[in-house]
Amino acid sequence: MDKIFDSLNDAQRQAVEQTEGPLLILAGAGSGKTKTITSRLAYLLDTVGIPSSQTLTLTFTNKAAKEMRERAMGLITQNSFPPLLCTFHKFGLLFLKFHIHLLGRSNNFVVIDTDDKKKILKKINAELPTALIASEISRYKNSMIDPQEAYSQAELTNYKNIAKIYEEYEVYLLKNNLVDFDDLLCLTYKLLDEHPELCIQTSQKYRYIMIDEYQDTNELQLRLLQKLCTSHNNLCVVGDDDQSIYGWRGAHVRNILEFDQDFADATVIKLEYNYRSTQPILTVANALIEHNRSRLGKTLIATKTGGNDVVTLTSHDESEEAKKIAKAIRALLDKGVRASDIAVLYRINALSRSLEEGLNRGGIAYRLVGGLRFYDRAEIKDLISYLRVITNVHDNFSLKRIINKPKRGLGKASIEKIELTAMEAEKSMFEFIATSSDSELEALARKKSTQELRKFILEINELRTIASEAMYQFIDALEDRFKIKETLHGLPDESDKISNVDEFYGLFRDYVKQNPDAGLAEFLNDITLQSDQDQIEGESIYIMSIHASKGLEFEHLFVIGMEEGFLPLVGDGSDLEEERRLGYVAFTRAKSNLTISSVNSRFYKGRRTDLHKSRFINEAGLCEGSLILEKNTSFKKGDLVRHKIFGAGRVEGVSKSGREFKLLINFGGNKRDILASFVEKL
DNA sequence: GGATCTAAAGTTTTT
DNA sequence: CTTTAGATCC
Repeated sequence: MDKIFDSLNDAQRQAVEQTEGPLLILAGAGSGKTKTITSRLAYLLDTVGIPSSQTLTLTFTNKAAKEMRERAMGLITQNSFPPLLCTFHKFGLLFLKFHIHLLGRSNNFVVIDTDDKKKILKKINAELPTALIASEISRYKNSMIDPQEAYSQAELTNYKNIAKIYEEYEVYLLKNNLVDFDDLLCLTYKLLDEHPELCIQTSQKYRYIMIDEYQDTNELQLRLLQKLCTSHNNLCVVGDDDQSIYGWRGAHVRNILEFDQDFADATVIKLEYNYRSTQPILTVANALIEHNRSRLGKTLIATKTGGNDVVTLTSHDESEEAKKIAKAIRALLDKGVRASDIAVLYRINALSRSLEEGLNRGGIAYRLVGGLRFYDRAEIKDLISYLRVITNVHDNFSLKRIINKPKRGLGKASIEKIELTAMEAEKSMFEFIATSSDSELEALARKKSTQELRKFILEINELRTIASEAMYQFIDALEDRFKIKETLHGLPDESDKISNVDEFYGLFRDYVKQNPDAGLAEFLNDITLQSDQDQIEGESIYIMSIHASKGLEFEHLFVIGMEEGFLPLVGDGSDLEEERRLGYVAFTRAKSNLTISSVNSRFYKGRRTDLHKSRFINEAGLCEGSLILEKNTSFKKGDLVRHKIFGAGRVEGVSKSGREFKLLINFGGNKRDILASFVEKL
């Protein structure tokens, strides 16, 4: 018990002890949110004595789940069964594994990712852009609207068409027993909604529920939570309305703003003591976010003392900006600052290019966080498709991806013919190939290809046997049969691709070691829900989008592109308050030094545009005349300077006066304090 | 069936 | 300026 309470402040302690009823913990940036939520879980299990199986803690990312699990397990002293602490989607997956049969479906479904989804949609329709349809379907699913409903409420023909595609898409998923990310949640909701007895049973099972990053939940997640709270009201949500930056993806800030309307008699506890940043940084962040109207309202208070002023940096253009940032980073590194304590953030990924050039020129190693995710890389998706076909030969979708890799002389036309004929025979493509005669196949593809296909069928069957009998041999057998690495020869970035494949093999072997009883199917579903967590700690600085930086913190932080049009970014769907929250998230990543940079002109989308400073700079109280970075380094003891009236002198001391530097200058025996901006360096 | 050209578009992205 | 998807050509 002492272990749990020792390092908590009053508000955190109150949040931990309030175990009954709806509770909203408004956790400001850097206010010890994870500590509070993990302590609360430990308190529930250890002190209150709730069986761990009766708690449920949900997060958005695997990374957050992992971190929480580790920290909670460190606090829990009772030797209890580990509590269920996972992502929303993983919970959905587990739930569906147990209950999807109630929807008349088998539980050996396969979870498809966004890429697979787009491919299916493209197959269904050739006209409309798949990205648009994918997001519309996602919106429908997250609003619990089925295809029929979507059709009847659509007014424009375009939307009627989308509803029709949505319907066909659902049929396709059902037919192939596929489940997309949204289904993991909406089918779970459907089950709870249509089966009241299951709903009550589930709610009674999870008597204590905690949700992380509540400001990022959407309508469906709220409704799901309401179902889970059918037989009790012990829902504790943790979040920060000021850090809601996923509205464009369907997150409803209103969920957190109106928590007390959704869950009656809710307690609200604010965590406003910030353990991350210095007061100057928090003052700037507080000043900025106060310009938002839709917020519950809180003010971060630093627990650290002292701290440097926030620095603003103005450059002529993006290359000068990058050069200055590189120079400042070089100075930090030379002072002995660890590279991994430094990060540069931007609103849009396109801004990384000029920055990268500057860093390269300055010889500064950087790590770009985000970008193409590991499991989204083509060569990895090919491998996954192999595994999927081996797990389930009826998976036409994955089969088509690999049927000609390595080349078996099959083109689009042959593949389509085989698919069509198989469909007519009411067989999966694999089944059809395996059971058809040579002459049947030769009518659809070349003779040589037919031979290759026979071999393919044989090899897949062999691998399936190996997978079920000796998982540890599986990867070598796979590479041996299909020569995946050889097929990558001659492709652009060949060595990168091969090392990705090797990494995947390593990952697989690790998984088998860690989960000796798991089969291929378990492995596949687990990795589909995994994001790319580049957690390799290297001697390089980090650069990333503001979105990607959420939850992270850096001793020395630079935010570039602080111009109107970039931050705030303007567009059709843009929401100024969300842009402001992005600025707030960016600023509050900084622990001790924050530098904000803007340019007068930027080259973007093939044209140079003149730009104005972001309004956020003013709103944050960083008006003109604030500290300019160069002054930091350019005046030191012993420098010769010239003053308009007093003439030349020598600097004998440097001190700070408000946002400016004050210099003690000796003008030929006459010593005076002069603001740095009134003299020039000689 | 695969390479090469052309046109259009261009935020942010957990699972 | 890129990148990417589609069309067109061998």
